[in-house]
Amino acid sequence: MARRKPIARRTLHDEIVSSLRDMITADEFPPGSKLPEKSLCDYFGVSRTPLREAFKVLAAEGIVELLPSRGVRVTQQTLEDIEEIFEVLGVLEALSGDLSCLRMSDDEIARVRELHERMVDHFNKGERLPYFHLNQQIHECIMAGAGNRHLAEVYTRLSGKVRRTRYLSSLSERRWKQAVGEHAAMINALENRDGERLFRILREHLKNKADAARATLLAAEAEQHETK
Amino acid sequence: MARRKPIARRTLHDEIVSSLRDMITADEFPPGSKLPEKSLCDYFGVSRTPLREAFKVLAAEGIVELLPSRGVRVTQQTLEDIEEIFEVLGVLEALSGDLSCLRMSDDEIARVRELHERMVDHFNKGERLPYFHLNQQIHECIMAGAGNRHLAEVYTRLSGKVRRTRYLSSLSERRWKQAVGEHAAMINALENRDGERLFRILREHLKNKADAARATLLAAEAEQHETK
DNA sequence: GATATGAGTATTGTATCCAATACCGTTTGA
DNA sequence: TCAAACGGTATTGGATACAATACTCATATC
Repeated sequence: MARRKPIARRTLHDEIVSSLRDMITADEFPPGSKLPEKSLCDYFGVSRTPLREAFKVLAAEGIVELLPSRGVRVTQQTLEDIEEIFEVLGVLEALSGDLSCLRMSDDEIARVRELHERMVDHFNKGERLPYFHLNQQIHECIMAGAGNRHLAEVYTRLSGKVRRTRYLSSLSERRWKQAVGEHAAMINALENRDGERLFRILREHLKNKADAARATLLAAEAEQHETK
Repeated sequence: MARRKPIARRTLHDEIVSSLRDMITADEFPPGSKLPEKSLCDYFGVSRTPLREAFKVLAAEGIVELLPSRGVRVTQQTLEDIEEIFEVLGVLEALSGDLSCLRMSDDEIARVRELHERMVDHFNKGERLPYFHLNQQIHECIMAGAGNRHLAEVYTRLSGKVRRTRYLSSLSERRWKQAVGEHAAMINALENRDGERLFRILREHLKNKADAARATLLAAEAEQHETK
């Protein structure tokens, strides 16, 4: 009898890693805050061992930092970090587009087109949140269509670090309109399987996203200073 | 008094992570082999706790995989993995070139030129190992010159996964000559600060490296079949 | 003879324990 | 009044102990 390969059972620290990751991106632990071992042990109902192993994993992912003998805290992304990460995300998404032009089936491309149409619909109605989610979905589709797991993994890890910023940053009307235009061009290039063009469009697209994110962050910082 | 920021003391599991990483890339534990907890505890003279934490970190980096209740083994890269990784490395190096054209000082560029000259020298004399190392150094210089820590980190992690393959694969005379030509073009683009061109050259360069690696791997596989 | 079964052993996952370090409030001396 | 020193407490790093799971090899059954 053929044996199933993925025995993949989950261990405690695995569960904890996922939970903590979610809690951190959900802002339950804001950047810079400490993660107290004891209370988290109580919260999860486990001993310190698996929890500490989870910390090591999250630290390796760059989500938290370990201060020897002084605990664990959520990493604080500086403006420079955000800019750097977006630079890298740019080429990663660009690559995903390039590869998708080679590897996606016509059906898959049609599906992306469909998502796009729905997204434009939301844009016309001025519905920001549904727009945002469809936008995400489109990029995920293209990333998946590239058929490169290592690319997808690296992308997920990096984009996780700026997810919070992305949620916070809302577009200006002008930028929003521009973004929709870029998306139209993307779909076009994809349907023509023009990888080189899609590559350029996506890189540019991400550069613009980075600008938007930077603007939001600067505004938020300014506000903070004012409050103080 | 101003306090120093980087308190960065090293913990046991940190040391172990570095050691294990080196041991694995040095092929002391070939891909697919198991990492026995007990003997490694004896070897390092530590208890299981820090060793297991180190395992979790290495697993997060993708260097080993954890089989629940069945131990830890060095991840086996398939041919597909290698190809995927090289695809990603291609755009990462390309980006580093692009950014270096913007951000490197003239002095730094001159230093790269110098390394290049020495490398060509070794090529002319047919000295493969020194050539190999200078080659590495040049790419590292450009990666550093990009001034993007997140890029550098992602790159290091991914390239670590194919380091072994790179070591194993030795170039054909023809490919070697071609590589030197590509390197000359790279230096040229860098000195002219033509980021766009350097981007394309580096991506192409990595594509060719991937081809070379693939050829070696296929040859090695064929040989293995023969022996069997 | 080959496959299945099960006891014994080894190895792993988690919990607990001890030691070392950092944190905090108080006291004491200038 | 302020700052440095001190002692107690909390928290962390590492070692050990216990429990659960998987592996091994011998025996039994067909």
